[in-house]
Amino acid sequence: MTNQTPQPEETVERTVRHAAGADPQKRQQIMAGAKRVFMECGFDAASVNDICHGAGISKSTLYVYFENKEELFEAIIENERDRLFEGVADVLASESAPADVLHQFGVTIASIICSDSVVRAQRIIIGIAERMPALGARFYSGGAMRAQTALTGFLDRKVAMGELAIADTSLAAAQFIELSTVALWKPRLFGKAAAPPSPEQIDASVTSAVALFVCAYAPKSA
Amino acid sequence: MTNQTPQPEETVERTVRHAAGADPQKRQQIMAGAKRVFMECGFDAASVNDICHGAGISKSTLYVYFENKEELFEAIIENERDRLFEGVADVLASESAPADVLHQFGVTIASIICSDSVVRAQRIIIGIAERMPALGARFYSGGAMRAQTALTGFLDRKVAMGELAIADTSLAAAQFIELSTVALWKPRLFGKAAAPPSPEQIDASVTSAVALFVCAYAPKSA
Amino acid sequence: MTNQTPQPEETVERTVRHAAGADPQKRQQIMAGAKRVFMECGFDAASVNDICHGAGISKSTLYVYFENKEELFEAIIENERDRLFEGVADVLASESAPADVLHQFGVTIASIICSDSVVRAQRIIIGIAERMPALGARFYSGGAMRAQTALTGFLDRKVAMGELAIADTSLAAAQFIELSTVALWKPRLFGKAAAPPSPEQIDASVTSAVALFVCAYAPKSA
Amino acid sequence: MTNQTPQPEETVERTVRHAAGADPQKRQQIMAGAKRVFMECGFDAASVNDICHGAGISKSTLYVYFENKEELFEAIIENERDRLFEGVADVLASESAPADVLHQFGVTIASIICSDSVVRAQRIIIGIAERMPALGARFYSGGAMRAQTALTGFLDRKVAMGELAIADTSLAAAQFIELSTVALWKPRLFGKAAAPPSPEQIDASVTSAVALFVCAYAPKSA
DNA sequence: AATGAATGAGTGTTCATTCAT
DNA sequence: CATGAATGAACACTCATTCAT
Repeated sequence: MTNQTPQPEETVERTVRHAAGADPQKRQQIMAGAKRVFMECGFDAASVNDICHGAGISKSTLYVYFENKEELFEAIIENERDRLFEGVADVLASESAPADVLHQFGVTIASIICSDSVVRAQRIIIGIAERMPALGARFYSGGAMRAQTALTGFLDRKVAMGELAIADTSLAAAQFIELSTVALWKPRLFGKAAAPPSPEQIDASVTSAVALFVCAYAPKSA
Repeated sequence: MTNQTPQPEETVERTVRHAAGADPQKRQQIMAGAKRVFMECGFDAASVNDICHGAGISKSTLYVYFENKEELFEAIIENERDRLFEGVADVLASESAPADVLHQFGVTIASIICSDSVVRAQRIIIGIAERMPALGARFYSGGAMRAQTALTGFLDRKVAMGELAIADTSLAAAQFIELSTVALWKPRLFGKAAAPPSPEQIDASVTSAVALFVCAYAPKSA
Repeated sequence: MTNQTPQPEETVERTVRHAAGADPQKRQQIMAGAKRVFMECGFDAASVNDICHGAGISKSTLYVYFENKEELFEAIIENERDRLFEGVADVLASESAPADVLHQFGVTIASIICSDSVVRAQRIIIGIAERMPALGARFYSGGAMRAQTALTGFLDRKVAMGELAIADTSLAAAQFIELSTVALWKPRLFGKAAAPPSPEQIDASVTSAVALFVCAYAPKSA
Repeated sequence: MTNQTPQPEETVERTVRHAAGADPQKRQQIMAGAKRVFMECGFDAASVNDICHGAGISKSTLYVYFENKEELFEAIIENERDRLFEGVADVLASESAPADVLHQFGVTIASIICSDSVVRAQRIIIGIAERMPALGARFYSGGAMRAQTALTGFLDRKVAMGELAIADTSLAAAQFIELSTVALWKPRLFGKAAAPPSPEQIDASVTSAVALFVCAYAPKSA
């Protein structure tokens, strides 16, 4: 009684599989405009109307370049992901003492992770992680996780050089990052801290983080 | 796009207007039903229809007890907030060695914070923190923050007793909690880890956390 | 990359299953209005907007009473189906000579089957029979087929009484109906005949039909 | 709602406007591709996108060769119309006894008329006969009607030869065709019979049709 | 106090068609 | 001649909310 459609065939392919929306420049323009709207409103509250208006295109054009709202959103996130933590590993190349390098790394990453734009993006991703867990996972792996991987490599080198004594460098890296944003990131994420932390606040957190880290992982002097 | 204004503090008038027609028992019934739907769908995706159906009431009745969907959601969260971390401070009353107490506390809080229900709630709160920052702030203060406060008190006592040497106990408490969920909570939040961590995983994180903590904050033996 | 939604649960039932739209009077009003629009435009070309406007209700109200456009259409057809050939069997109760009864039956059914409203309905049903074959089947069974069944009964009686000699009364009934609308129904269906056939045209077709029928199925006089 | 006006006869201007930029081979290619899509989806459900994709051309090119979707459809139908009943008249040239010839003719035409492709085409034509009655009329005239005309000619010859006695040969031809598909075509059209009738079913219908026909129209032996 | 019935404004998506190149 | 790119209008459908009873 309800739905009697047989549709066994569906032979006619229903659309060109979006290899069509070729012009990469326009695609970028759309993504740029859409990003602004998404970041301002979140995924659900950003209407396709708003997005198109914000990107200066018609709704139909949007659907030439992207299959649907979700795909557009994913494309934006995938694009943004890597950019966020881009230069973060550079400071690890420094030849300074490990404690100093760690300090600078901690400050850098805490600044990024607590910045307005990153927090906003994280909120949106987390908010739809229930519905799009793969996207969230990729965002995490490609973003925060990448910084952690870089740090792990740094720690490995220092361990090899005898400057640090760490059993599980991967865990240690995660610990250091977590410590660097202690009492900074969570309040940001939940909206308790309306503005990014001041350099002084960051410095305090990171200084304490380095202290703990060095205390725990400095090589035992014979 | 819908509501971004940070609520101009009309608490009194609001309460009066709606507490009026209110059998508190029915109010609880509605909140219980609505909670299930919100937790399952998220804020935006939970339709008022679903909520009413889930609570066994008519839409009109809902609007007798709550001004709108947002207010209902806030009421639920305010109600739930304290329950989540309820028994967490109990283990701090133990007379065991600080390291053992900390270990048990870390395991307890990591288990809670990474559980399905808590992660789900956090995702929803974080997802709308942009639109309802006050709610997010209160959720954070009343939830995770309360555990941190309890731990701070514990540390204060131990410092007074000379069993620990900590300059900033509040910071130290935050550090310990953060360390206990290292590599556990974030993957959960972002959807990378689909299931709560195993007891073994938790134990490993917490053990390392306690080690760092003791190393850094154990009193210098004269 | 495309769709990563897991949705294993869907526990929250998404809507009341339309036992809701109870008021049968309003339901009838909607169906009456919608029928007019459907008959005028066909299924695809009748927009839900038009339908609502034609029925004097809002779109939302429509969806309280019917799950979707298809269900509304089906309800209308199911409702109409039986009405179309309602009184057609009555003439078969007559005590007149079989040839006379057949003639009157033929005229009646040809008039109905070639009428504007029936042809219009048939066109629409046939047009979507590919997509909704079950509906088409039920329409046919409950409509034209019912007349055929009634006629079969009549023929059975006459055979029993020795007034006709028919091996397969069911086939004979179908033949008679088909013959009665020869050169009348098909042109109507395909749009070649813009108006229903005149009584004279019908009479001619039916007269010839009766002649053939009697010639073939009259009992062999000993 | 879209187009109900019965086309104010602008045939000349239209032809000129479009026959202009027209490589007839490409036109055929387009029609071939579009036919497949139309037959599979129906008129309304076949999107111009699908059609162009199916024909391997761009949308703009389509509109060079055809004024719009309707005109394309009409061109296809006009083209197909005659092909459907192409060889049907051949069997009428046989020198066998009239009854045998009629039987073979009946089987041939019933097979064609109940075939998947013909039923599908008929459904589509009938479905839009309300909107494009002229097309339906031409389809009927050029298709089924042509078979009937051929049969009329055959009957005329047999009457002239004294092998049959028929007052209205045109009516008789229509009657025979109708009888040959009794209980076969209508169920197909309405979707009650999902598959074409078996040869046995067809034979039964046609055999009975010939019997009635011969009984009614055989010359009275003196 | 409680509700069944109703809605206007909005959702994401697709349509047939056109125009600059 | 042919097209890639673009669009406004329309699509079926859902939303949070209100009001007469």
